[in-house]
Amino acid sequence: MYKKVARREDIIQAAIEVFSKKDFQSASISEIAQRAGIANGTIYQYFKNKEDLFFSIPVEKTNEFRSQVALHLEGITGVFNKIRKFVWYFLYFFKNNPEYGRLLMLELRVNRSFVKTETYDFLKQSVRSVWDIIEEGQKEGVIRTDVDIYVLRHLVLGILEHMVSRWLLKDAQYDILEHHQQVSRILIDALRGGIPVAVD
Amino acid sequence: MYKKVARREDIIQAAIEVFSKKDFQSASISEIAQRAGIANGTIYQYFKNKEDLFFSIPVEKTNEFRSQVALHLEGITGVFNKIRKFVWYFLYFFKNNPEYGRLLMLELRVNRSFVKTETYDFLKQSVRSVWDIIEEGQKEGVIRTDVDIYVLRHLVLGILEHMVSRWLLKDAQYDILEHHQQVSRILIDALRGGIPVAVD
DNA sequence: TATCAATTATGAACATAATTCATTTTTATT
DNA sequence: AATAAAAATGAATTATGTTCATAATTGATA
Repeated sequence: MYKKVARREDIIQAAIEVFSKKDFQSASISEIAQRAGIANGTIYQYFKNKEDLFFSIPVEKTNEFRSQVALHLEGITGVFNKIRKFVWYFLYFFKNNPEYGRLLMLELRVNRSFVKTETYDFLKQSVRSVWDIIEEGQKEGVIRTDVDIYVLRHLVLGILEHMVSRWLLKDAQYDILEHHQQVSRILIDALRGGIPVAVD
Repeated sequence: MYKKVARREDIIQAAIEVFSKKDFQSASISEIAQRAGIANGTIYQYFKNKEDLFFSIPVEKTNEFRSQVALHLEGITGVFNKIRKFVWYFLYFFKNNPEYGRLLMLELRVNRSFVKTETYDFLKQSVRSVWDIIEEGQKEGVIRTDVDIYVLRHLVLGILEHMVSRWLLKDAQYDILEHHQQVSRILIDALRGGIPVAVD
């Protein structure tokens, strides 16, 4: 290896700055190159094309989200406590990473090419914890089994992603964490269904 | 008025056909013009630019959705029966209009410019019925009031939009209507909260 | 330190596609 | 048939992603 490949990071950093202000279409390669202090062509030494560069941006943050979710759930006992923590951390994370949120929620998550990438697989893994928690609850008998687990996952991720998306489209004007307890409350009621609260 | 303005409809029709196969970026004005049997420049007599044309596509369908939701809810008594019907019709509509779904769910709904258009206002109005139903339920005392109504709306629209989006990204391979009863069930449990079922 | 080859960077040239606008064609009215 | 308003045209312009032949840089070697 000759020169350090820190150059690749420079380009991604410049791309983050440009893409967080403009969307995929209006962000230009020239602007990214200029901000990175390199020539246009150099970008194509490191990335196949504009989309490849675009898709490379969220890799790091996605890994951060994934490991942090696991860390925050560590040591917590009780399925519903885990749900509460997941809800809180999900909203907390996007509150603190709105640029990543914009990229992920408003562009990548609905992009047919992106959902085929490895990064998206990583994302699914992190969100897999929701599945695990629900399964655990069903085994313990505290989460309903009369509803398909896919539907329950749609419920949890649906409200969270919807909240974050709408919040971002309203320019993150209000505090998205404000109602996290209410969100947990209704989700738990939905997941529990008719099962009464255990009194041990 | 000289010539009929049905020409505008021709362009929109051609645009629908092209945009349902390709996304905003890869659909070209030339292809739309060709399919409409006109010259490129003519499109700009009717639309400000490519985005304006793109945003004009969903107007008709959005109005159809709006009026049909109202029609389907007509005459139904009981807040939870209305919820069930809304859930069913929402999924039913997108099952039968996947191209519109792709446009709306995967492109427009997350587009910052689109959410400022009049068409989006129309859409919000149709979805406003969710708000009305919840409010009605709260007044009747069958829907919880310990949770912000915005959060309850996020819950309902969140799961529905999430289901439709993921279904479309999976190329509409399975039957999205299959679980509509389960969806209604968990939503009702969530909306009711601790309030017991009325026995009248 | 000079040389050299592998690596990396360059930016003008190219390709594609949106948009403009001076001109032409069509339409309705007299 | 003459006329003017309206509509359509498509070549020219503009904008931008991508390529590639050439130049510059780097680190090993003598």
